[in-house]
Amino acid sequence: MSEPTMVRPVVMLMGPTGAGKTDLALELASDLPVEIVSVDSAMVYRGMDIGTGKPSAEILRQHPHHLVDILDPAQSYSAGQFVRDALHAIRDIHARGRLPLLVGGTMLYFRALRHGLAELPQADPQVRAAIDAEAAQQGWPALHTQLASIDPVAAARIQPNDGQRIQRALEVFRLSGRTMTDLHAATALPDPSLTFATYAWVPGDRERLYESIAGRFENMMAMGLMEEVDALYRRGDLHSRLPAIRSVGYRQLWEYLDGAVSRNQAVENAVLATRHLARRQLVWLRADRQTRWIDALESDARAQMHRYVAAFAD
RNA sequence: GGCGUCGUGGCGGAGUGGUUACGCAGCGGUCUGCAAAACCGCGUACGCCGGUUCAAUUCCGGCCGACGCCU
Repeated sequence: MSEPTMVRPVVMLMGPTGAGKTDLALELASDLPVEIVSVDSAMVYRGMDIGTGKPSAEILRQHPHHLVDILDPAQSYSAGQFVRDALHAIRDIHARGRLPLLVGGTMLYFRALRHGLAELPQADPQVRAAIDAEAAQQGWPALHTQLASIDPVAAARIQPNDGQRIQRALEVFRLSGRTMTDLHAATALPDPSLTFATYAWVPGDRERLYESIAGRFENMMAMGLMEEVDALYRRGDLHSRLPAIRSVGYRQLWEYLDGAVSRNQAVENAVLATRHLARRQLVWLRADRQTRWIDALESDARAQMHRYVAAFAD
C-alpha cells in the first residue's frame, strides 16, 4: 500500500566543466548515504577516462558511479536512453534506502529527466543516411523548406542550417508518420513520484573558471591524454564523426593524429573548445529558474551543499 | 642622416572618395533520442595634425611609430 503523498527525492548537482563537481560529489558520497549517478554524455564511454575527467578506477571502486563506462566509443548514446537508464538506477538506489545524487554537466539529460521527453521514435541509421544524402545533394535549407511543408511549427523554430535538428524532425515524421510538433504535445513526466532538488555548482568568476579549465587540460596532457586518444585512434574502427570522438579534447587531439594540425594547435583548440562548452553549460543553468546557484568559490560553499544534501538523505 | 614599405576594432586580415568585408577570440542566446553536439545573434575600427573636397579610413603635406635597405 503506497502512500500518495510519498515522494522520492533525487538531488541534482549540475555545473560547467571544470567547476569541481566530481570532487564535491565524492566528498558528499563519503559522508552521506548517497549514490552517485553520472549525468555525462562522455563518461559513458569506456576507454575515455582522462579526457572526460572520470574519477580513477580506484575511486570508482570505492564510490561506484552509475552510468559510467557503459558503452564502447563506437556506440551512440542518447537523451532517451539516458532517461531510461537513470530511472532504473534511481529506482535501485531508492530500493536500497539511499539517496540518488545525480552529478554532471550534460544539461539536456538533466532536463529530459526532469521534464520528460515525448515518445518519439528512436534514431534510425538508415533514415539518417538517406536524409544526409539528400542534404549533401540539395543542402539543409532545402530540407528545411521541406520540413516547413509538413511541420511549419517545428520549421519555424529550427534554423535553416541546423542540419542536426532538421534531420531529426524529418526522421521522426518518416518513421512515425506524425509530426514532431504533434508528438511533443504528449510529453509527460518520466516519473511523477520523483522530486528533484537542483543545484548549480558554479565558480562565481568566469575568469577563474577559464583558468581552471586551461590548467585542467594541461594536467590531462601530463596524465597521458594523448596516449589515451592515440589508443582509440589506433583501433582503426573509430572515426571523427562518432559522438564519442567528437567530445571535447578527443576531437582536437584526433585532428592532430590525423595530421591536420600541429600538436600545440590541437591543445590550444581543445582548451578553447572546453571554454565554449562551459559557456554553453552556463547558458542552460541561467535559463533554469528553479535551480539554486551556489558559488563554488565561496568558502562555505561545500558545507552548504553538505547541509542541503543531508537534508534529503534522512 | 637618406630612400622605401607600412600603420585598420582584443588578434589576424580585406577594402573603398560617400553605401556595416570577413575570420578568430569575447559576449548573449536556442535546445524533446548525436548534446563535450548542432545552430543563431552581437563590433561604424581605420596612428596623430593639417589641407583638398559637398563628403576622407580612402587623395595631398607634415609629424610620430614599425620594418627594410643604404650611407
